[in-house]
Formats: sequence, C-alpha cells, structure tokens
Amino acid sequence: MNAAPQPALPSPSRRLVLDQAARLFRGQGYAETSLRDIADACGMKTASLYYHFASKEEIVTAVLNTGVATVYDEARRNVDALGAGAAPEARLRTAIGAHLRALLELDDYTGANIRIFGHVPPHVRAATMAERDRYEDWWRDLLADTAARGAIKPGTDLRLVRLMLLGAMNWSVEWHRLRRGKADSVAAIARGLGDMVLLGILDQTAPPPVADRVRRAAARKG
Amino acid sequence: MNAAPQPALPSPSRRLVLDQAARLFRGQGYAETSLRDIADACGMKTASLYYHFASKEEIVTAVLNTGVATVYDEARRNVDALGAGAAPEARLRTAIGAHLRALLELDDYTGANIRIFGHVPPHVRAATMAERDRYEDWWRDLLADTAARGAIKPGTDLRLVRLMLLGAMNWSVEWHRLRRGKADSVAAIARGLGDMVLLGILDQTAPPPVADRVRRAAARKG
DNA sequence: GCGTTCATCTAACTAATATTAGGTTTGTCA
DNA sequence: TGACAAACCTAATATTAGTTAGATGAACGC
Repeated sequence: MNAAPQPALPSPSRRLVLDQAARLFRGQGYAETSLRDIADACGMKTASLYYHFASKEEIVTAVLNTGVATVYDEARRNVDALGAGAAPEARLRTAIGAHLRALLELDDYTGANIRIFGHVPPHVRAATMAERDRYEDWWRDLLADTAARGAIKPGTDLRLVRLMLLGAMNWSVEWHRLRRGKADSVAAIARGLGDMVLLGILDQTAPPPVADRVRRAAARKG
Repeated sequence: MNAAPQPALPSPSRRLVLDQAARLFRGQGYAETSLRDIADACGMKTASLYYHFASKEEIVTAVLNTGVATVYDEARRNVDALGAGAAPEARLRTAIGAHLRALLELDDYTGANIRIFGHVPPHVRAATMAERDRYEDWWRDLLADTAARGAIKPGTDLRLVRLMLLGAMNWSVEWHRLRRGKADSVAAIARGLGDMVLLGILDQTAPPPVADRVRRAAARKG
C-alpha cells in the first residue's frame, strides 16, 4: 500500500497539484473535476496523485482549508493594519476590499471554497466548517464593533447584514470573469459595494418626482 | 427503443419526477444526485424515468427552465400589480420580496436553478441561459427606470447594484434553512435587505464617536 | 558500485452511473 | 373478449470514476 506521507511542509509537486485542483474546482466544480483532469493539468498520470494525497477528498479538504485561510488572513491583516482607532467606515470598506481581493484576485483557493463548499461530501464539509465559522465570527465581531461605536443605524439586524454582505461578495465568483480584459477592477467593485451597503442607493435628498407627488396627493385625498 | 414522448402538458408522474428532482438538486447538487436518488424519491425504479424523460439532462433542463420561469413570473406579476405610478422604492422592495419568495418559499425549482446552474453541462447551461438573461434584463430595466425617475443617487453603477443585489439574494439559498422552525421569515429578510441596499446601514446623522474625534484631531495636528 | 528513497509510471480492479432492451401489469375501449 | 397503449418493471451494458499493486528510473549517501 502506498504510505502517502502527509508533509506539513508542501513539496513543489504537492503545491502544484493543489494549485491546479483549486483552479479546476473553481472553474468546473468538484464532482465535475476528475482526478484525471487534475493529473493532466499537472503533466502527470492519475495514479501519481496518490503519492502525494491519500484520496480526492484529501485534496479537496486541503484546497478548502487553504481557501478560507487566504481570505481570513487577507481580511484580518488589512483591517488590523488600519490601527485600533480607525474610522468604522474605513474598517468595513477595507474588509470588503480584502474579501473580494482574496476571492477574485489573489489565487483560486478562496474562489474554489466558495464555489464548491456546498457540493462536497458532508464529512469533508464538516471537517472544513470550523475554520469557515471562525472567519464568519470575525465578521460578526467587526460589525458588532462598528455598531458599538454608534456608526450603524439603531435597529439594524447585524446578522442579516453580514449574511447579505458576504452573499453579495461571494456571488461575484459566479459572474466575475477576469478573463475579459480588465472588465471591472476589484477595487472598483469594492468601492461600489461599499457605497451601496453603507450609504444606500436611494437619493434621499432629491424631492420625489412629479408622478409620485401626484400619486401621494391623490392618496391623501382619497 | 423507448420513444420517450415529451408532452407539453405534464402528466402527474412527470410532475412528480420534476418536483423530486428539483428538491434533490437543490439540496445536494446536480452531479451528487443520481437518477437512482430521484427514482427512489418517486417510489419507482431508475429505468422508469426514461419513460418520461430521454435523459438526465432533459430532466435538469426542465427543472432549470421552470425555476427561472417561477421567479420571473412572481417578480413581474407583483411589481406590475403595483401600477405604473407606484413609488420607485416600493417597486424595488416588491421585486426583492418576490425574488426571495420564489427562491426560498414557493417551491424548489428556483433554488435548484440558482444552486446548480454553474455546475451543469455547458450545453444545458447554454440552453437555459436565454430565459435567465431575460429575467436579468427585467431587473436591469427596473433599476434603469428607478434611476430615470431620479430616485437613485447620481453616479451609481447600476450594473454593479444589480449584480450585488441579486447576489445577496441568491446566496441566501446557501444559508437559509426553512427547516428550523420559522427561523427568519422571508418577509423579514426582504425588509432587512431593502433597508440595507436602499438606505444604507451607516448612521449618518450621529456624530462620530469619541475615539474617532480624538484621532482626527491628532491627524489635523500632526 | 550499491542500496535506498523519491517520484512517477503501467496496468488492473471495483463500484457506481447513465442508458438501453425487452418484458409485465393495468386499464380502456371497440 | 381481446387489442392496445400507458406506465412501470427486470436485467443487462458501457463507460467512467476513484483507487490499488507493483514496476521503473533518477538521485544520492556510504
């Protein structure tokens, strides 16, 4: 039986396999990516993968863990670099930028995680859930801290904000194609999303247009 | 060879198969759901499915098409019912509510579509793309109309707003479990998301907290 | 020079899957 | 009563996937 050693220090080949697996998982999904696909991308034969990994599940587990580690690290590092006294709005915008950067720019691991997490065998999902939860806890704390500083409207459901904000970002994996030239830069996306979530899109300074004023006047009368 | 007729009018069995397929696709994904799973859920044998459908791809195609038809219909009907002169904010909130309702409450077809669309064979995806694009065009028009009425802040990237808003909603399939009692009602989610996107979460009336004022003062000096 | 370990290979195996061929039951209608 | 079709069945097939066994060759210390 192949011993399949599990070196904590990644050999070049192991790293190559994970890189290619992450790229393929992100692009085509988990079940749709065969070990043959991964091996081909690495220039080797399917069976050779088993020298570095004990199973496909071990590969995907490593990819998923690296994926969340990447975002978590990117987000925490960038926000922490702002210093403790930074404005709440700046902290949130920085966190948004970091999450999107990890997801769309840095590598394929985070994108793969977001894309296939819900399509992976249950025990694999369970094994990688803890780290994912810790990252979400970090967001929970970030928002709670922002609220504690009085920067968020009272009565706001912070859990819903977190879920929706992360959802809006995570879904970008589905439509963002960096292949198309420089379509939209990640920084621009982050700014736009920040504007939307933090400030809202409605123009509350402008008077309601004519049609509405007419309608409201009618409503008052009848 | 089995002729596998394709009745436009769905027989009860055909309907049952699609219902169960939608439920399973939504819950476990496309590749992770075998024809055996579907047949078992319907109380029949795998081969019997071929009396109603020519292939697994035909089943998933039907599920995907029904899914987008469901949201599209729900969204358009509810918004149209508001009348042409309705306030832009009400139209957007209604659209958000309808999308979420189709996705999380009405049936499993829309949820299945959102969940597996990116994991389905390319030609199946291509075959169901047109209807999906039409629905997204409807949102594009809705937002453009809102902006044309002057209700949206000038300079807002409407494409980004559409992608992020739909993303936030679509991602809810990943976390919303209606199994857990009445965890959060869809109406509450819709209201919370509407508040966030339309009005923003930042409290722009309140003065910045002490820490920030101190920091800004320091920044002015040094 | 020689044995050992690393990294990969060829070849085979097993289980599962979508699909097909053809039979059986059941109800309807002439 | 008997033809017929609808709706399902049993049984078999082809393909593919993940996985395993064992061989090959290069690199390297002794």
